[in-house]
Amino acid sequence: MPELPEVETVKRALEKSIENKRIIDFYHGEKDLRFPFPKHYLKKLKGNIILKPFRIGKYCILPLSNKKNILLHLGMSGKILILNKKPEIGAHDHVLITLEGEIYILYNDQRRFGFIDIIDENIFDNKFIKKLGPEALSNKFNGENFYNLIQNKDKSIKSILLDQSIVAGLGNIYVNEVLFASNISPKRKGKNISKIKSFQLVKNVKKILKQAIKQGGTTIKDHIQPDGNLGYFKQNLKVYGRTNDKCLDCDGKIKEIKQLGRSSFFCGSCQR
DNA sequence: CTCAGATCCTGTGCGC
DNA sequence: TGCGCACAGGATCTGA
Repeated sequence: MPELPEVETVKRALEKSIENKRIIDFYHGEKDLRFPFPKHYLKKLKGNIILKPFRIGKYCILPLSNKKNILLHLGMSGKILILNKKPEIGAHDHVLITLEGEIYILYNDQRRFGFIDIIDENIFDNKFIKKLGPEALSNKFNGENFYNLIQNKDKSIKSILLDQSIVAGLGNIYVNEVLFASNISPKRKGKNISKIKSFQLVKNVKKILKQAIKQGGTTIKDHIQPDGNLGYFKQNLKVYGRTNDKCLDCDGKIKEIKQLGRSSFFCGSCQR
């Protein structure tokens, strides 16, 4: 499900309702998520206060008063719900954190590609965080650096943009949208993208991600904001999921192809 | 090293 | 209506 705008939406919701709240209970279900949860931490979590949540790429981090961090990744189908009443645990509800003041954070993940972990070390030394490239919305991700980086890449720009070690935060929806906005074919190889195009591309990444954050992300199917609302960027999608529909910029049709086993949507005449 | 493909898991929706 | 296959906002591992 979730790319940067969806995780940012989750982070903002958590910030608003759980910052500085004490953990009363931490439940983890029997089934493992992407990794087994370190169960020995369960007792140590109680009594801690959750400090200010933050986001790195598609990861959300909840720092605790005991210097540990809760690291959260939503995978494909993970959802966070913030509730004011203790929920019944359903089939795909894997984690429930009870906070003081009748606040419940529920983690639901049908496919279990996501995970929740407890990080002892400095978060930036963590193996997942360490391998991430620059934040898509930070100044470290800029036209100059990006252009230099992709000059020797013999693979498609689609797969480059999906690679979190090159730029952190993009996923399949926004890569498709960004490439359309930049008039670049998803098949074009990195080394065949001009400097001017590289700069445009970076600019569009930031623009589209920011717009999507404003709208609470994109709900295709699974994504839901922690307050239960949908994400409304879907109405702005110009190519994703629009196979055979008319291109919004010309008379062409939107094509769908597979790259790395994932769907790419593009206009063959606008995007080269 | 670099790249494409298979893989993890579950539910849904489509074509036959 | 029923069955099987393809597909889904991700990331990692394998092997060429």
